[in-house]
Amino acid sequence: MSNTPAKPDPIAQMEKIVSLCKRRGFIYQSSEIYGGCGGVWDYGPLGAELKRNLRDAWWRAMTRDREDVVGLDACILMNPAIWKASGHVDTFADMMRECTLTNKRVRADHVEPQSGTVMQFSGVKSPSGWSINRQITVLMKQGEHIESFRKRVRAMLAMTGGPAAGKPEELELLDEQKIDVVNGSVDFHPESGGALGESRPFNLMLRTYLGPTATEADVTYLRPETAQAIFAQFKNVYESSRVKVPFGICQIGKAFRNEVTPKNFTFRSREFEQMELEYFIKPDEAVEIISGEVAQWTEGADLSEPKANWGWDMWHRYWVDQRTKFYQSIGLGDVLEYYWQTPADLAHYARACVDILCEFPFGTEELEGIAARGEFDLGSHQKHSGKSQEVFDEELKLAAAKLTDEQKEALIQKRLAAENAKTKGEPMPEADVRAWFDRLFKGNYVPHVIEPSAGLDRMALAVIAKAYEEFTKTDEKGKSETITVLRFHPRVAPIKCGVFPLLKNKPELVAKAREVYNLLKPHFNCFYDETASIGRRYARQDEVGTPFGVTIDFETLGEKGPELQDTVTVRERDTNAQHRIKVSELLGWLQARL
RNA sequence: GCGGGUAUAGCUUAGUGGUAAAGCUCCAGCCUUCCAAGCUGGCUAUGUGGGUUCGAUUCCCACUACCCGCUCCA
Repeated sequence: MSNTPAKPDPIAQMEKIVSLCKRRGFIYQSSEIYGGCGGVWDYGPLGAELKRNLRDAWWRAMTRDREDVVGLDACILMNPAIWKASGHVDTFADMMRECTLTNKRVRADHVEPQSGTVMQFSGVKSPSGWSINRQITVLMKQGEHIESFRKRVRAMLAMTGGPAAGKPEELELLDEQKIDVVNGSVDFHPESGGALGESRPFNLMLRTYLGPTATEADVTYLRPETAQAIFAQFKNVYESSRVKVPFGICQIGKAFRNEVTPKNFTFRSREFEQMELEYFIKPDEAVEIISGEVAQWTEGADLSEPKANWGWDMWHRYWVDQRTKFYQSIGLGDVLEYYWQTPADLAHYARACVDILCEFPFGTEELEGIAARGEFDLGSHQKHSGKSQEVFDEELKLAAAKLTDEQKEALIQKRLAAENAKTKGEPMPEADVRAWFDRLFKGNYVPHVIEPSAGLDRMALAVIAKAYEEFTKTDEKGKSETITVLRFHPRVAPIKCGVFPLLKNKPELVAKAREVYNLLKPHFNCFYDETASIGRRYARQDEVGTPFGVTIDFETLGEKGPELQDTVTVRERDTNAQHRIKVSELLGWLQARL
C-alpha cells in the first residue's frame, strides 16, 4: 500500500468534498429539483447527524458542563425595534454605490468629493480574447500623469477580469476620450476613480411581514444574528435563573443574511446556524472597587479557572482559551489560527476581537469571532427600550461604601482620562461619567459582555474538510484505486459503529449480527450492513467517517472453540487494526473511545 | 451586483442537428471465512424557459444554480 498526499489543487479538492457530501448524504443543494436556490444548502441524513453532534458538543461545553452559563431558545422573528437598537437596520441597509470599474462599494452618503478629468473608454480588449464592451468612465485625478493613469486603469481592469484578462500591460484601452473636468464630484470612487453606479439600498437583512395583511407597518426581519435575542431577554433570564454576574447566556439558532456573494459551498450561506454565548461581566471599575485591583494579562497567565479580579481583558482571553480547547476536542486543534483585530479593524464599541480561523481548501477563514463588546449592546437596548438593563451587585455596593471620596474621585479621573484618549467614537461627557459612577457606587451597572460567536455550518464544513483524506491503494496484482476516508474525531462522527455479519448467506451470522446491532443501537448511531464483501462494507463506512466496525464471524459462533465464542472483531478506521472483543464487553469498549 | 467559466444517470466523464455511451455507485439474485473479489440481471440523465429547424442534448437567446475573481467576516 502506498500513500500519496491529497492533491494540493484547492478547487479540485473542494469539488471532491462537495461531490462526496452529496453522494453520501451529508449536504445537498437546496431545492435542487427546481433549479436550486441561491446560497442555501440542506443537510442529508449524515450531515444532520454530524451537525447535531457538533451542536450538542457545543451546548454541552458551553452550558451543561458549566455552572455559570444558561441557555436560551428565542425566536427568529422579533420586534424590528431590536434591529434599530442593535444598529443592524443602519449598517445592514445602507444606500450603497458601486464602482463600475472595480465593483467596490461605498456608502452613498460617504463619498469623498474628487476633482480631475473625466476620461472615457468604449471598452477594453486583451490578446487572450477577453474583453469588456461597455463604456468605462474613470476619473483621472488632479496631477496624475496620463500614462500612469492608463497603467492604473489597466491594472484595475486586469484585477476585475481575473485570470481570463491576462497581463495588465497587454490590455488595450479602446477609444480614449476626455469628457469633462470636474471639481468636488461625488460620482467617482475615491480610490479607483471609477464612475459610481446608481445609489441603491443594500439590504443585508431578510425582510418579511409579520401578520397576514403584509403592509409596510408589518415589516420585520429574519434575524441576522442570534445574539440580539439574548440581549433583549437579558433581564428575564437574569431575574428567572438565579444567576449573578459574571454569567453567560448561550443560544443556538438560525440566522439570515442576504449575502452579496454566497460562496465556498456552505461557508458563506444566506441561511446559517449560529452558536453564540453572551458572557456578562462586571465593568473593570466594579472589579477594581471589589478586589482592589484588576488582573493584568501576561503571557502564559493561568486561564484555567476564573478569578474575582479579572477584568474584561482576562475574561476575553479566558474565552479564547476555552474555545480553543473546544476545537481541540472535536479534532480541529491543529488547523486553527488566530487573528487579533487591530484597533483599526475594530468596531467603535468593541474593545478587542479575536478571530479563530481554520484552514479550508479555499483558504484560511473565520470559524468564530470572540469579541469584547463592553456595555454597548445592553446599553443600547436600555436606551432604545427605555427599560433598565442594570443589575444590582450587593458586593459592589458594600465595597464602594468603604471607599473614601478621594478614592472615588481617583476612579472617576482615571475613567475621564481613558474617555479622552479614545481614538474611535465620542468620549462620554464628564457629567455622564459622573452619573455612571454614582450608579456604580450604589452597586448598579449595565454588565459588559464577552461574545464568542461561532458558525455551526462553518464548523461542520471545517470538520469535513479536515477529515477528508484520499490515498492510492495498490493491491498485489498492481491494480490501484483511490480510497477516500473521512477521519472524523469519533465524538463528531455521524455513525459511530458499523455492524456486519461476515457473510450474508449464513443465517446464524446474520442473526447474531442483528443481535449485536440491537445491543449497540440504543446507545449511539450504528449502521447495519450485510451486502457485498466485508472489505467493501469497511470501505463504505470509511468514506462516511465511521470510526469503528464490528464483524460477526464463525468464531463468534464458537467454531474455533469456546474461548472465542461470543467475541467479535472490532476494526478501527484509521489504523485498520483489529481487536477481538467479547460481546459482553463491546458496548463499554466502544463507549470508552467515543 | 460586475467580469470569467460550467451545467449529460447518485458520482466521474464520453458523444451527436435524427433512438444518448461508459466506468464507478446503488438495487436484486447467486457466490464469498476480514479490507472496494466474481458472475447474472436491474434502476436512473441532457438545469429551466423560449427561439431557429421537418426534427435540438447539440445552434441562438433568456433565466436559474454552481465554481473562480472583486467583495466579505458566523
